[in-house]
Amino acid sequence: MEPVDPSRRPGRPLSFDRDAALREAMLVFWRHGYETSSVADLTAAMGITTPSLYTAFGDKKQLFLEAVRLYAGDPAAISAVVAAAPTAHAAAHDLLHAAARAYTGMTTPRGCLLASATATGSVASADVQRTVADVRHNVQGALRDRIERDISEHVLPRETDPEGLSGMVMAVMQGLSVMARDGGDRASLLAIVSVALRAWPSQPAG
Amino acid sequence: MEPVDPSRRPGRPLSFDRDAALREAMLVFWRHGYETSSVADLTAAMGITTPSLYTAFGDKKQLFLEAVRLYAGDPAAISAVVAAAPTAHAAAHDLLHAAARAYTGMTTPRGCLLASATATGSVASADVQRTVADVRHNVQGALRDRIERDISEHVLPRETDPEGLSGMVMAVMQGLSVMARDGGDRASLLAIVSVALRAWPSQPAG
DNA sequence: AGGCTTTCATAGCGGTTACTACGAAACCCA
DNA sequence: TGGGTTTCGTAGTAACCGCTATGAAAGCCT
Repeated sequence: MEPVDPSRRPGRPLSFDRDAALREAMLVFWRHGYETSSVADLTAAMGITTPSLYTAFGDKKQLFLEAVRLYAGDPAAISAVVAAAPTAHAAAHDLLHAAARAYTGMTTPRGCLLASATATGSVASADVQRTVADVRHNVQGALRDRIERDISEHVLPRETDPEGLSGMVMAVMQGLSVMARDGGDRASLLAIVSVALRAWPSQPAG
Repeated sequence: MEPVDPSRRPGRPLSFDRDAALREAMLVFWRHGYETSSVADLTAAMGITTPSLYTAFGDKKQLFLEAVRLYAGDPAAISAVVAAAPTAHAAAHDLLHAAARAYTGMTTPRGCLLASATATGSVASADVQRTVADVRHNVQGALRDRIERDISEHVLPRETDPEGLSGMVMAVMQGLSVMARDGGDRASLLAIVSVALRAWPSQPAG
């Protein structure tokens, strides 16, 4: 079976950089949210016309889902990074620090695309909200698994609550997005992370 | 000066219960957000026609701001409750428990109206977002002041970071709203609160 | 009763929404 | 060079957006 070269398929080729356009669309969704970003906003930022958007990406919903994948990366990769961390504490530390930095980037909008884009929800976008929620559940699941491993390996005390502890980290992550949107700078977000990590159970004696 | 009885002013009286209609509008905003709630959605839930909404509430933005006041209550009252708490820890505990309960009520939408309604933001609603952010800043300011008082009264250690600690509580509060929207039940939210409060500095010896 | 004021229901305003029909243009292949 | 396939720009679709003009109706006043 010859692999098909997608750059050599019949018909008139795309006249724009699809990846670059997708990245611009991601930034629009990041800044304005899903339902509050109009197709006109998107095409203006992407530098293309409306029919070009629809032929290249399907429709607004599929474009958003592609933007989410570009933003969040491969779900399996996230889980792998968390699982490979030396300790659950290190994983939580890295997750929160990365969030604090990502939410206060100089060249990107404030806050988290996932949190900003779908906090508001009409019934028509329920499936979009579920997709975004799945990304969060995936991260929390990986962290919870890592915590449970630390418990079984006696790195964390036996009475540690994996669900509550991983949930607290996720809650702080989501909260950081709101703080960043409200104008919080990177230093204040990192201070919050520092305080939150003090809730981590100390390893048992022995 | 005779106080004017507002129920006895000239002209045809309102044919509906203004407070009840406002409460229904609040629930719509709570569930669907500010920009994603249409005037048609609102009038349907309020049981009134479009002109009645505009004569009674001004426009959609003013209606939302009234709904925010109904939801959040008097800003000064919140500050007073936090200030009157026996300790800053008690204030944080009460705030987080109240949030966990409010976000998972059986007769109200999931999550926090303030967090849900304005997380997404077009440029046209920037002032609405600022108003909502002010409510959050008010709560955090009250909590930060209470923490500083505990420090000066040697209830909290001298090295406590009031900004970071109050910010962590606020971040968890906002995060709880996202967790509730994603389907988290009251018990799991309270477990997160319990874990987060373990980050509270222990009182210094003596 | 008559005048004044305000809200009522009907209907519709201009503008924006996501999305698409249409014909021309640009590529590959034979 | 001509056929097949796909994207291009232009233009426009029906539906919805927040909001309002209009005249009738309902209240208080003298």
